[in-house]
Amino acid sequence: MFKALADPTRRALLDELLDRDGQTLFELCARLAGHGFGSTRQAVSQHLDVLVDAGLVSTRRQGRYKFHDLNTSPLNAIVERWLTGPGKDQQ
Amino acid sequence: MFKALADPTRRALLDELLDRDGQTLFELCARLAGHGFGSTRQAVSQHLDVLVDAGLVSTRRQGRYKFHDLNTSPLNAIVERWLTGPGKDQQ
DNA sequence: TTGACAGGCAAGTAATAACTTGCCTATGTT
DNA sequence: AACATAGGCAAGTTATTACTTGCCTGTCAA
Repeated sequence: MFKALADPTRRALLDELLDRDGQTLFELCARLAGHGFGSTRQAVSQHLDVLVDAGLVSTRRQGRYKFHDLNTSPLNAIVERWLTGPGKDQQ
Repeated sequence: MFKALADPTRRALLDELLDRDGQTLFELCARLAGHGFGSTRQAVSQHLDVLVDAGLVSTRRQGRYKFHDLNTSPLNAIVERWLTGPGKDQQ
């Protein structure tokens, strides 16, 4: 999951999905391009695979469309490990 | 900063510093080795450099020792970006 | 049923990151 | 002064990651 966050294009993808869930690969490509992260469809597809493997994005197929949704819950592991974990004051 | 978190050895270093601040390079090497992250001193030193560049670790020199301290505040950027940011319910 | 659109697969290349190696400097001890 | 300890520098190698290229499959509309 940490490796998934290491790439700026993938972080931009999370930003786009935070803005609007349920986007397709082509929509995300277009929006990345509009935000200065020009990448080919294949590159974006591979980035999405990494995000799915990390549990940060989930997908649902519908006809010929595949919609992508953001799932931020794995990020809580970061908070619990170093921000609110043992040895730290709970908020 | 995200790239700094991408490596397991660096995450282990953060864990060690969370457990006890103010450790030297050699202490950290010994403790990593004890936790199954055997790395040479040079490798650990380079990892610490990355963590310092990311703002996650600060250092202070004292004689021939260089102490390392954890600084988790950059991690709040993750929380604010995807967990409590705009478009998300503030807790 | 043909064609356009959405997406997938896989091999190859390019770029980056992690690690090693060998030697160097500074501080403190005996 | 001599030596051990703590750390630094930099070039080279290996390993990993990101990206490209070319072609393939599935869905839907005319």
